[in-house]
Amino acid sequence: MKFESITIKDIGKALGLSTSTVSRALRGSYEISSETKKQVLEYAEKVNYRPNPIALSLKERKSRSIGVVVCEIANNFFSQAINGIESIAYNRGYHVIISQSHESYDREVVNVRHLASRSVDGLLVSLSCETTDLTHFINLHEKGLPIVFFDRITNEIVTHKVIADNYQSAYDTTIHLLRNGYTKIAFLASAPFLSITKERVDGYKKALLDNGLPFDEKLVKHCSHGGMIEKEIDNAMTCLLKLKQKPDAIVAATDRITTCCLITIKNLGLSIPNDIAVVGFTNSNIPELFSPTLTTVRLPAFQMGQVAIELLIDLIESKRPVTDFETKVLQSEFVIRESSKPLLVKS
Amino acid sequence: MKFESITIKDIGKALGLSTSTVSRALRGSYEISSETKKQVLEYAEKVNYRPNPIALSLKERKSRSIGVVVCEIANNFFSQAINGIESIAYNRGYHVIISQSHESYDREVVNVRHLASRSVDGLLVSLSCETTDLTHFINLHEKGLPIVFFDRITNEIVTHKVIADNYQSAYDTTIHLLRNGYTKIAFLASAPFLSITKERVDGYKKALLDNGLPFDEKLVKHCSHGGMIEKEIDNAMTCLLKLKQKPDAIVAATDRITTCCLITIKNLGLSIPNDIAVVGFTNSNIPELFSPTLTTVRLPAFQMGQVAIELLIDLIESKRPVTDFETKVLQSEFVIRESSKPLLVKS
DNA sequence: ATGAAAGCGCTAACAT
DNA sequence: ATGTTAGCGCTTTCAT
Repeated sequence: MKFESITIKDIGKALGLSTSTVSRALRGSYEISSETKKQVLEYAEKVNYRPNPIALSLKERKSRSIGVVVCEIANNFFSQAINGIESIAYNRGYHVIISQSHESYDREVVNVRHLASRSVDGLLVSLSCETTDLTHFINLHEKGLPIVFFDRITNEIVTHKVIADNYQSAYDTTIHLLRNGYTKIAFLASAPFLSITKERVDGYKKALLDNGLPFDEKLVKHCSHGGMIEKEIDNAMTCLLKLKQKPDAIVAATDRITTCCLITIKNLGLSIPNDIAVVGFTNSNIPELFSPTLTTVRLPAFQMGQVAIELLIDLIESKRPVTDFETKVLQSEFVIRESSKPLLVKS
Repeated sequence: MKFESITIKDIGKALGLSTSTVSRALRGSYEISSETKKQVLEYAEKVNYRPNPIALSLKERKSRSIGVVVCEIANNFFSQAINGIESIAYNRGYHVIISQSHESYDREVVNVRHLASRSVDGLLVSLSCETTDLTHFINLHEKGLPIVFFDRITNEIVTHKVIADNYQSAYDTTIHLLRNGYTKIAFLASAPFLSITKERVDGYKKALLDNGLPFDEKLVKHCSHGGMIEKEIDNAMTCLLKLKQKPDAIVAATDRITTCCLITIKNLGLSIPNDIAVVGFTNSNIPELFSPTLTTVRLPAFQMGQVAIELLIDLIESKRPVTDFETKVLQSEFVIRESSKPLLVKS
């Protein structure tokens, strides 16, 4: 009733050879006569022999699989990044195991532990927004497990990293709004711990300063659950709109935050961009379908995934210990649409 | 340099016990003295012992992991379904391995093979739109691997299945359009092989017939790549709009098809619903943000995932062979918005 | 060129 | 109550 697959033992028995000979023949060892090799290979082909990867993992302590640690896949950015990861991993003979933290630190720890115990050969990580303690990664990393961070990275672990040009794109976004006449620009940011949050807020600040505008703390709101809880975005928005210095534009810093922000604005009956302009960091495929069409910063998600997995597999397959690490910064795509149209001078 | 984890052997050595005693103590066997048990448990805790799941898999031929086979995760329906799957699997102690076919039959076969060789304890499957030959599933199923199909199912394998009320919701959708005055309703369907396609087209047909309207084949277009290729949707749309009997409403049968359809309409400068009404099968979170807001059929994705994984785990853990299978049909949510507003009688 | 045997971590049938 | 041994499928010394 169980999955009795063909094993090298079966092949050995059938051919009157020992398991070790079969094993060696299968991997083309030079010490096996070409005759025997041919015989074994042909028979293996005939009975459709597949080596048992579990046995291999146990033996070799590796699995030709890599673990991906993200907050959630129901998010355009991450699902696109995963597609990039898979596109390369597949060709290089690796399998991808995806785990979701749902922005929970505890869940991230459990997932990482499980992946490690499953003998993944390496980890591709984008941190949860609750993660400040990196011990679960540090332990594995110190034991030699290759890790590459992407998007939400950390300084506490020295390894390859792949990010988008967060600082620059937030800077550009803000400049764009300023040029179009907006002066009270709010920033709806994700969790304060995240690298992406810091980088984006810094770019926003710098743009203001470069234009002689003060940085007003009240105009920056953080969503400490990374937008997983709609209420918090809603609250942040309400809070912003209640200010006496009401913002005339808003930059939404992630996918989730962008959509929630738009919904809140819609529910309040406000008009974009007349009442408030919006620019969103989002990898949505349909910013043109919004009304008005949405000005967006689109991260190079697919490409980030590809670059990250390339770096990781290189790390895994490197013969000598790697000490020279790099942080790749990839360019986002800034597309101007109607939601940030030049402010009409009210006469 | 490698991940020397603690093993039962280490514990045995440290405590002067044999591995079997340690093993038994760890799993609380009644034949071990409570003293020894306590000693072992405490030491294991102290050194943070974790059993090696790979060794367990090899030994027991199961892995407490289940494989999910879907076409893609960058799709609201599937990412929501996967969240439903995970929510249950996690609590019942199973891990979920996701694989994407990207609607390719070959890729599906490779993925299934890999999952099987990884000793997944069961499979949760939604077929690729190219799949007509089910041999890769039948082989495993006959060997006793539990499989549950969801959404895109097949009749060729007798097992549990979970689907949405596709027939009914397509029927309701069509009736709704008819009531609102639309009479030339086109149906933009997914690949012809898929169960969801047949069910939905049948519901659509029946609604027409029940209202004394003829079924016009020209008004049904199939996207044989399931919408993976935008061009094919675009072509189908163009084709429909060129008919002398131009449709006044369109039902888009999947997530991808819905968004592409809307984009095409937008690009052609047509107005919804005046030029053409639209109802979309989509699990998008933001149908209110479209302009006009989109009337949708939303599948109970999360719940479908939950029900499917429950059935699968029950199958896996069942002591006796299961022969009594069921096909659960869950209700979709039909939300009427602006894109299908009553047709204005042109005077 | 081939085989025998050990070992990866764990469990379980079989001693004692 | 505890230990010994074999075995899951595979690779890899170490013989021969």
